Amino acid sequence: MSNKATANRNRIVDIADQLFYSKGFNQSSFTDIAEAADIPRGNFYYYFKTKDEILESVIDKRLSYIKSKLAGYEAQYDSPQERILKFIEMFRDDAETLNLHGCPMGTLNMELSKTQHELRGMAKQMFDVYRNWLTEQFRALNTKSKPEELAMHLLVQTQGLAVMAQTYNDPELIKRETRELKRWVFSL
Amino acid sequence: MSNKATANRNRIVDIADQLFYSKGFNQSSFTDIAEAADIPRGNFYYYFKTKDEILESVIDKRLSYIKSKLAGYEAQYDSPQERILKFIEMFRDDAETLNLHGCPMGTLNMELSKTQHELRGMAKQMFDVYRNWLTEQFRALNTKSKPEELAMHLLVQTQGLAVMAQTYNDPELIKRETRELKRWVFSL
DNA sequence: GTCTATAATTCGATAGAC
DNA sequence: GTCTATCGAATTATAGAC
Repeated sequence: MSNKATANRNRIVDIADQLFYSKGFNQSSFTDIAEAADIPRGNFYYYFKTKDEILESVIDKRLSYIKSKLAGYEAQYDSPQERILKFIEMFRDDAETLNLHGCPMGTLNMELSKTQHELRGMAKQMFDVYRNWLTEQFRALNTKSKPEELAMHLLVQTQGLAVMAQTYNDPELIKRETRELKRWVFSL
Repeated sequence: MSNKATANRNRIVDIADQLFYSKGFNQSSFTDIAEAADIPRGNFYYYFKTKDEILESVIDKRLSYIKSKLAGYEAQYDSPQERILKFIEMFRDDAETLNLHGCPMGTLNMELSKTQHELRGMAKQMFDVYRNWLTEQFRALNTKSKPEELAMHLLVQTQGLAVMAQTYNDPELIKRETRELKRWVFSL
C-alpha cells in the first residue's frame, strides 16, 4: 500500500471514529464518512468493503489508545491508588465531551447490543481492558472486598455518570460525583 | 374513532414500545411496526403520520405507567425509606430484561441525544419524573446531604448498573449492586 | 489506485381509489 | 376506514472505464 493510500485509510478510521461517537454507528453512513474524509464515494470501497470492517479498525484504534493510556499511568505512578485516581480524573477531565455525547464505550456497546450482536463482542473488548486493569490495581491495593467487584463497581459508577451527564448536561454533576468517587477510593 | 380503530392504535403503540426498546428507535422501521401490529403498510398512515408521532405516543404511555407505579408506592408505603427501597427492588426484579436490552429510559435517551435532539426532550421527561419523585422521598428522609444530589446519585447508580449489566450479561451483578444500594439507603 | 455510473434495496411518506 | 400503488431520498454495494 502506498503512503497516500495508508494516509487515506488512517484518515477514514479517524473520521469514522469521530462520527460513530458523535452520531452513533447506525446513523453514520458511508457517504457521511467518505465526505468528511474527502474520499470520493466510489473510491471508498477500495479501502473498506463493509461498514463492519470500518468499525473493526475503529475499535482496534480505540483499543490501542486505551492500552497506551493505561500503560502510561503504570509507568508514571507506582501506587495502585494513584493509578485508580488518575482513571477517575481522566473521566472528570473529559466532562464536556461526556456531557455532549456520553461515554464512547458505553454508547457504542448499548447501540450494538440492540441489533448487532456480532459486532458487540468487539466493542466489549474496550470494557474488558479497563475492567482487567482496574481489577489488577484493586488487587494490589489489598482491600477486604474482592478486586473484581470493586473494579466493576467503579465502572458502574462512571457509566451511570456518563448517562446522566449526557441526559442532563449538568457540568456540576461530573465534578461532584468524581469527587465522591475519589473519596471512596481513599476509604478503601 | 371506532372501537376497532382505537384498538389498532393502541396495538401500534404497544408494539412500537417493545420494538423501540429491544431494537432501538432508529432501527425500528414503519414496516417492522406495521407487520408486528398486523396493520397493512398503507393503512398505517391513517393512525400515525410520522415516526416522531409514534414515539410521542410511546413516551406518553411510558410516562403514565411510571407515574402510576410511583403513585402505587406512595399509596402502599408510608415511609420515604420504604418507597426508595421499592424503587431499588423494582430495578432488581427487572434484572433479566435489563441484561438483555438495558434501561428503556437510558438507552432511548442516549440514542436520541446523538442525532435527534428535538425528540430527546420528550424522552428526558421520563427521567424527570423519577428524579423529582426520588428528590421528594430523600427530602422527606431529612438527610444531611442535599435531596437533589442523593436522587441524582441513585439514578447514576441504576443507570450505570443497567449499562454494565447489558454489556456483561452477568445475573449476579444487578443482585449484588442493588443489595449495596439498599445498604446505602439504610446508612443515610 | 481513482473515479463514474449505477444497481438493488430500504427508508419515510403521499395520493387517491374503494 | 382500508388498501394499493408509488414517490423521492438515502442506503449499502458493485461493475468497469480510466
